[in-house]
Amino acid sequence: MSPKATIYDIAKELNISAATVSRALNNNPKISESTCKLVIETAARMNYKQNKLAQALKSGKSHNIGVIVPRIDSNFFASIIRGIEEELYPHKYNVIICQTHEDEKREIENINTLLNTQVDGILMSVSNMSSENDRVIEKVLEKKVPVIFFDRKKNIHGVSSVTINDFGAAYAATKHLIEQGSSKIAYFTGDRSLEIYENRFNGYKQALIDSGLNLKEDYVIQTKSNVEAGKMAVKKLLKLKDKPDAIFSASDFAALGAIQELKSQGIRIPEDFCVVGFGNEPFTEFMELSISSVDQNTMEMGKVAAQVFMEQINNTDKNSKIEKKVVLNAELLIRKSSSKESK
Amino acid sequence: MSPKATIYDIAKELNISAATVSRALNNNPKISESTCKLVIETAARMNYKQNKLAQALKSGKSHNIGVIVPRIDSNFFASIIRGIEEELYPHKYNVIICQTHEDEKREIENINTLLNTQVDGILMSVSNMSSENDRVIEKVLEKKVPVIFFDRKKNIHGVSSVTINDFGAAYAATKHLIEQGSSKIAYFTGDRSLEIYENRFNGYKQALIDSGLNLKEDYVIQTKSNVEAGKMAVKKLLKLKDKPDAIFSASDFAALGAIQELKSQGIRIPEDFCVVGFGNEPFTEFMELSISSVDQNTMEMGKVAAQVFMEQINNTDKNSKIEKKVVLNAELLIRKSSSKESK
DNA sequence: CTGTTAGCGCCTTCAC
DNA sequence: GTGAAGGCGCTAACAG
Repeated sequence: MSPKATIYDIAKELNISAATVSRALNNNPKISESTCKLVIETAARMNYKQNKLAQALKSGKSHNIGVIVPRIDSNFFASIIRGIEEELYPHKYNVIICQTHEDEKREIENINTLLNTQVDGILMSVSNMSSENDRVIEKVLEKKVPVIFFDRKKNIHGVSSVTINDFGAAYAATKHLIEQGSSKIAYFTGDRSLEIYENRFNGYKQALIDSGLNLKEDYVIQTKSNVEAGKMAVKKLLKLKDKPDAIFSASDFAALGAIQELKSQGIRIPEDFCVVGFGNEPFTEFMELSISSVDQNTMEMGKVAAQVFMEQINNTDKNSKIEKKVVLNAELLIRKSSSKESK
Repeated sequence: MSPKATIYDIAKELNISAATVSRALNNNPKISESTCKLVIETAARMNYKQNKLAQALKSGKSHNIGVIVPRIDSNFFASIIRGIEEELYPHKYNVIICQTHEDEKREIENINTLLNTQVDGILMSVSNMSSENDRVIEKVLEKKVPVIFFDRKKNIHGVSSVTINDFGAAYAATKHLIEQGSSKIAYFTGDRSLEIYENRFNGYKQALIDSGLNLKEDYVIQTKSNVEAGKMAVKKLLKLKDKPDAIFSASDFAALGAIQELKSQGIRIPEDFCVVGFGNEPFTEFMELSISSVDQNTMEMGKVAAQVFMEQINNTDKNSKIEKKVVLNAELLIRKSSSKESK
């Protein structure tokens, strides 16, 4: 039993041609049932495995797709990837994972590597807004390899995207805080050159306006998405003359940091101060003081991104370019950190 | 500019042969500097990308590896995968992700798919102990495709593994509880047909024995790794005549459930009851009552698994089979849920 | 129904 | 230094 049997080995074994073996293995109806059965048995006996590399080379379809994310070890991206993998599994697509670590060079490298690997499509959450990266993506499209953005997207002609309704979710979160009686609501944002953060900011702003509240520049703080950053930001806020009475944070981690710092300064939550995060990280639910947050519908985002990809490659009409913009709903989950009534 | 340029396109453009183009692109020293430069420039201009499929078919190395895990959206597996990806990135290996969802059939399918895809190696955390799956893995080895287990392993001849010192960690955790004054320590286990859980159980048992304590069958409860299961298990324990005064849980999630249930029954932690989990899930650190846990050194586990894989494929000596068993250290992190002094 | 042939894109002897 | 030819494993067109 040679390490790797090919259809030729099977053909020789049975004194038939390789083409017949190939056909039998692919259930070609023109093959007699007897030879078909014989081939399949022999293949199993010889531990034959079809070489998809050869098949891919021949057909031009590798049945691999590439997924590019900033990092995989975050609940957010991991569950999107789970969604993608599960959706694509029945279609026999493999998922190749790449991490950028938010590095623009790495993002370009990843795209090129995936192209070399002949992936049939690229699903990505962009790390970088540079226009050089735009050009690289445009080159991908020239090669007729579909690109689909999820969550962090750019506006590039011909690229579909799947996102959540960041504006609406931020609007709802802010409104909720206002309804809880808060009127001085601070906002923690991520890098606003990314659409998601810009949209969340706009939702926040609009909710204030619609409630007759003013946007205070001092209340808007850019933070990294980690606990320490949340603490720092609260320290800044509490130094203001006119201190806020609530925070809407675009990051759950920063929200957690904020809560820890507020508590350590003796401020009671939610009685004196309400906090809402974003992302529905597992810990927000697990805390004794559970944290209100926005669920980003991650599994669904992954699944839909995969579905859009499938539509794209099944679109045989080469003239009509599909460019789909799916916006999923994101649900505000109200928990203890912002529920005055229940307490 | 055609969708996908090949070396033939470049050759035609420059009126040279494809072989020369190939050599130039691969920095073959025999090529004159001028043509080399010319080729590289033209390739860039034509947006040429080397087709790794063809290269792989020719060379027999795909530069892809497969990673099989029960699920990817758990902090544990996601960060192992991160480690693997980062370690392999400089070596130009791509990572293909497969999920089994603990399903034995799925595990076999995944292995076969990866084999079809011609991966150069398979890194996996086993989902199933059935001997049918053993045979499938043995067939992989026959094809000279290295297999490496991480965390959940089996003993199969020729398969290397990377695990943590589950016995030692469980021993340390149990000892720690005893030192805190607990003498009636319950244990939540996972499926003991998996080595990791068996080893943790043995560590627990040995620590009891070494401290002159008896193992009580009633105190050992098999739980799923989720919050609800932890609550259920505590309910069972509190119905016993001789109630325990501490829990060592092989799952952080079950530990969390246990804590929630204990608190709701008015039992004070850590004063009346200590709890230690396993896994160092992010939330264990974030809780107001932070949960003691064992850090499983996940990133490192991934990196080392990748390193072992690299060693394996670089081992040209076909006679000597490498079979490496790496056991990493796992650190007990003592937090509030089991620190009587500090409270 | 089955065999023959050619080619997917690349690399690698073997020539010159 | 460079070109020509063959083959990695598979499939599809064309014969028969």
